Amino acid sequence: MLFIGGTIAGERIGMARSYDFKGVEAGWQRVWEERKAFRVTEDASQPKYYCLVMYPYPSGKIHMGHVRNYAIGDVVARYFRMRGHNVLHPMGWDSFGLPAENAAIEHGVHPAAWTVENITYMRTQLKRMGLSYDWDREITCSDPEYYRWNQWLFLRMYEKGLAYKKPALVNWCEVCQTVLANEQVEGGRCWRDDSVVIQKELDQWFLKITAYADELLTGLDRLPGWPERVKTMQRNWIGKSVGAEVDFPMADGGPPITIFTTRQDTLYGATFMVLAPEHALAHRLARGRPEVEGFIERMRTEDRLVRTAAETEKEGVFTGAFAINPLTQEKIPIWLANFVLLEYGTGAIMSVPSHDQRDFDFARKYHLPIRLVIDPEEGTLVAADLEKAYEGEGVMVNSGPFSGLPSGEGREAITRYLEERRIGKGAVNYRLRDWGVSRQRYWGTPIPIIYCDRCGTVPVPERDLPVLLPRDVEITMKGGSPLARVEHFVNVSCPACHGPARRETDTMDTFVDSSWYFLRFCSPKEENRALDPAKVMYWMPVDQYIGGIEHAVLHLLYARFFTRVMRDLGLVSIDEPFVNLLTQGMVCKETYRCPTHGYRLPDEVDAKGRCTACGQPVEIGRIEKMSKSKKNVVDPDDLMNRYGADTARLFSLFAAPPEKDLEWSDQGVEGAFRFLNRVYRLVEGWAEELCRPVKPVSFAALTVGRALYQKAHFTIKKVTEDLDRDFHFNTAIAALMELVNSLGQFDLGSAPEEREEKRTVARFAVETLLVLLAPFAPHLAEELWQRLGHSRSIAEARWPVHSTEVIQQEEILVVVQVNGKLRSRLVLPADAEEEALRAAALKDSRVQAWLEGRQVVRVVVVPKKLVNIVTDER
RNA sequence: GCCGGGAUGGCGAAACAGGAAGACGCGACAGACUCAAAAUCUGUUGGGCCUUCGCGCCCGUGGGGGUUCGACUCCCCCUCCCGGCACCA
Repeated sequence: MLFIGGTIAGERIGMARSYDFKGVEAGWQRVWEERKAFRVTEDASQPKYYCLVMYPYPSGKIHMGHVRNYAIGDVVARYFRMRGHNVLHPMGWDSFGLPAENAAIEHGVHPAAWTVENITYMRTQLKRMGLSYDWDREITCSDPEYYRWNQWLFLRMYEKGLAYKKPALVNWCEVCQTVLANEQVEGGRCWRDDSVVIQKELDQWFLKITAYADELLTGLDRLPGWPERVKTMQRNWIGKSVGAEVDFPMADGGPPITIFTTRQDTLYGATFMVLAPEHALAHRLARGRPEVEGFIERMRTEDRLVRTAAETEKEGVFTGAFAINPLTQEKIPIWLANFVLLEYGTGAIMSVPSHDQRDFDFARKYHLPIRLVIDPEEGTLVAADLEKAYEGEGVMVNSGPFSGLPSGEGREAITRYLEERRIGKGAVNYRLRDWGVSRQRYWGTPIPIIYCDRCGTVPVPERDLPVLLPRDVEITMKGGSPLARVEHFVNVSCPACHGPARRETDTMDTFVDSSWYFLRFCSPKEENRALDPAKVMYWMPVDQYIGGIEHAVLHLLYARFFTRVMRDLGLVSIDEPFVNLLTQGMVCKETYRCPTHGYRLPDEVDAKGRCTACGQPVEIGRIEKMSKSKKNVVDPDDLMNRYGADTARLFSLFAAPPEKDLEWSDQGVEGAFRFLNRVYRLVEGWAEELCRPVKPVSFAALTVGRALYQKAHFTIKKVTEDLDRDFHFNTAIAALMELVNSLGQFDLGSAPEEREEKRTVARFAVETLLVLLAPFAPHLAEELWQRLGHSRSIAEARWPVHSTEVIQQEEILVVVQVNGKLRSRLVLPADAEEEALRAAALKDSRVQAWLEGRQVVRVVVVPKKLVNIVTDER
């Protein structure tokens, strides 16, 4: 039966006449839920497939990015299930985090209550999308049954020295009132609220990700299933530099200064040294020198962001002290400068102005000597004429016994030389810093540590886990961690001496939760352990992980780190958690902007493109990522109310390949909706006829409907290949549309002698269509499958396999070119020999005309494809 | 600056291993149905040319060169766009 507008007749809003998608979708969702259709357990007899989508933060409602993400994941899961895999497809909630606390401050709701409410609503939204999750595995990070294992893992890491506390300059976000990890600062701004991050000295907990720096880097080479750009971003982030550490003796005989360099080959050109103003030695050298002390003090108070920006002018001060270049034995001055950073390398550098632009700029400014020690491969340079440093490779010159060596070999030779004399050694440096995980916030995992005046830092004993978050807490955005004000939480007795002690009141970064949730999904109900190793062994690694690119160096790096830590703790036996990664593009939409009223909603712009508030023409802005602030969001609830989940899914899969940005188009949604309605009308219209008896008939014996039968087989091939090859959902759906177009052209016929045969072909084609459509639009496929008389779910149907014989064409279109230009087409038997193709092409009258007055020089024949006739004088 | 990814009709996009550029969808135009509209169905739709309207000719995948019988596809150079990193020694 057909409904108007999908709901009640009369409520039409310029919408297509439609099938009752609401009834269909709700009905099948109920059936799937009742049957627990997508529950899985380990089964060694089936190949396993772990399909994971990044679980959401329960912010209140799902957005279109979620719709796209979860639609992609669901197609993958349903496809592999139909291909005979035992598919783990779980869902959970990344439910610790700041927005819950902000809600508490703004609306007076407890973060726990706010979170639970959001989860409840978002769960119904996800269920409305018809996603095939095993809901029995649902996990919630803010649940003590989950976060107790964060604490347990933290303690294991503490035991191994992988979790430690140190005072450090940390990134502080004034808006969030908490510390941020380096990965959470983007261009000096908070990843969450875009406010400027300042530096603060605080005593903080760190996780030693640097211990795995090299492994995290080299592991990337063994991830062919990851996008290149994500691997590049991680490589950049880890920032490995291979070089050497060199000791420069002090001219006054004091302890030497160690520097790090990647250009040992330029050592003979080091004409001065520079220390970071915070360097321990800098303080000593500054003593009694007011201008140096002043410089240090000024650097200390200056904004670090400004100081470390590339555009900031280099400035420095001479300390009055000298060191000795260990190769030339020359006395060289020691300076302090703003551009040398304590955190990188040893906090001290040798300066080679001739071959390092920064040193060059500095030398020019302060009139320090410039000595050339590398000549380019071609030509020579003159130090006095240099206008900028020569940073390239070349041949060593003015370098004593090393002169004449190519710079690459020179680096090795110098390193060997330094090591032999014990004044230096080969060294590697990383840009990656340890992960600061302390957060001065309430809604997170309490760090399970107790401070005792007598015993010092004492880990909470395992039997006392979980350290529960107290419910009775006053949440404000000022005055440090809210937990610090909860006395019954803070004041405890020391587990070691039972004397009075205090709890750690910082909580863990919420990225800790997501660093291992994919492992917990394997045994989500395990009560006595973080994981059940046998189950983890069965399911891990994740075969396909799907999520946004924004986690390229956050979550995806932390998860790789945690997996390795857990491997070294003997909990898992894999190195890499995610074999294949698909980073979906953003969902974007055009924006409207009024000169007076700023961003406008589509409803706030009239048909003539003017602002409804002031009548000025709005500027149609660029296509941008959907966001509330730009007023260009589409609410998934509205979308599903108007068109249903199948249309929402189909559109987000059809409009663009998954890894590219998706540009929102209301007409595109209409198109997807029209297509599904067409399918519905077609199958519904034929259902009665197709349910009548069919007679099995071989393709060879088929007298009618051969083209449709072939088209169905072609479609199987195309859709299967598109899904197997990088999940090209858009072209797979296009192939389904072509099949529907063919079905639409097909006449079931009236002559009784052909009717049965035509019915057989039509039934095959329709069933093929429904089965192939099932991963994309599962509700409609189920509904129509049932109308054709099936009692089992289409989700249990086997994915079809095309027949190469059927696809084999008897006749083939061969293109004929003359000098590479298309001149004729020939229909020839598919098995025509090369010689026959050549002869037929040369004989063709249209080709003949083009050959007039020319000599055939060559004939290129590509069997089953084309003939290209090459002539003289073209 | 370094690294990664891009650029194809009016629009979103196809073209998998070098072999008919533009599948499929949107939009537009025309027709059928209708009193009419909507919906639906059918056709046309890269640009240009024409006393020949054709199975026609020329041009066409950011620009310039090259390899090849043949290039969206491979190579070199350049422009622009998106993303990451960046005083990291």
